[in-house]
Amino acid sequence: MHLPPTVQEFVLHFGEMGSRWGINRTVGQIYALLFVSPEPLNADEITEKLGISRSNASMGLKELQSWNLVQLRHRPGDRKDYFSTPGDVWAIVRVLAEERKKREIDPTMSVLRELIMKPPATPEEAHAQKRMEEMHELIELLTGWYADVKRLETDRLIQLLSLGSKIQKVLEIKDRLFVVPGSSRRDRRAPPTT
Amino acid sequence: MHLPPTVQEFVLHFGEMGSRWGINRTVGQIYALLFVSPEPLNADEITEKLGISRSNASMGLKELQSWNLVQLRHRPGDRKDYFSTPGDVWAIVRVLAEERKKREIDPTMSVLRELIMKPPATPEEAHAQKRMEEMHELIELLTGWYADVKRLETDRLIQLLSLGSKIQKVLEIKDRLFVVPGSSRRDRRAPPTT
DNA sequence: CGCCATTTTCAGGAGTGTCTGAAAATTCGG
DNA sequence: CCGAATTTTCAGACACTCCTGAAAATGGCG
Repeated sequence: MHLPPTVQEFVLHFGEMGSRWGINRTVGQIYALLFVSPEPLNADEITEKLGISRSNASMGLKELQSWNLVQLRHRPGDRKDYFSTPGDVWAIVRVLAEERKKREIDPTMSVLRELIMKPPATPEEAHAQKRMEEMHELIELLTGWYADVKRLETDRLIQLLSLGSKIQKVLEIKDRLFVVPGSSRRDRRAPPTT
Repeated sequence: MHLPPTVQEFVLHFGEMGSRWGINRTVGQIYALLFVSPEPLNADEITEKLGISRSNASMGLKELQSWNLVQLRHRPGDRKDYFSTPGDVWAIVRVLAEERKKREIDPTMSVLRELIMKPPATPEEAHAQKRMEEMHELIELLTGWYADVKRLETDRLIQLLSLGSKIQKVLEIKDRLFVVPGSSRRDRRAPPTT
């Protein structure tokens, strides 16, 4: 592995981290390398820099493409494929979130929906289904929020995130403005549309 | 595996999903089983219901305990350990988020901080460090937001999530109410198009 | 203290996933 | 369409993780 020390450590760390997710080490390393690279790299360069086999690089890149985490580039007069990560880090976050949702959340939701429908055969099963329903509802709330938020422009998104705990204050203000006098219970659903 | 069909499918699905994370199949199954169980279960019951070895169950439970995902219970006059998941699904989300952060984010942040400090030896390395800094900053924004939000009571949290993108509107209202003309960076952004 | 119930540890076999080199497939310029 | 450059596929070697049964440790209770 022939890399500047900083880059090397970064790459190795991502290799490690990768394997804590479902991603394998090589894929993590390739991604990290591309992320810090000033120029797009081709498969041979990756092979050489990471000290892995050509075929391993090829498979890793295929995997990254299936995750939409790398972009394929071409240089004029060069037949090689060059790869790079999106320059905008926020774009990366969006891609990652979307892909993980697609692979981890969506299938689970579909299983849950299906199982909740079935008529329970025993009280025990009925209880199990109730718990699944709770889980379903919770995930739906989270993904609903995500679906809304992901549509925000990056600027607004950053603004929202920076707000952090001040969100409390904002919500309180909103309550004071919109709460129907006399109703002690807070309305959890949408606020009155302006 | 002797389980009602609904429960069985749920358990199997979580086993699958588990292995897409870093978690192994058995751990996922045990967790799923406890989640839908009306009563806490002991290791022998788990062994029997999932058709796995006693020792495997023990290891899985140890793993889940290290994730703070199961609670240890005791029955009067029974020396066995009984296990259950937190009854409140939101508590589970909180635990999961916290643990994943501790295991996946925090170490990365510490590596990033360290690497960013080092003086670059080449322009290439300097560029790499700049990218690491971008990543660091982004993660800091996200974790900062998380740190704030996790302190909200569940009710408030749900309220916030339900709000979804309507948060936009609330922010606009806040702007209108509190902006000191000329002093805010934010009001450069497009005013509400409503 | 000794016994029994229970949990934990651990070595090794089984099973999966990863990585490689060689060979096949693809692509494109000439 | 030929041939060189490049990418992809794939069988098998290797490594790693998971799972089990057996044995050891733990922890109360008489």
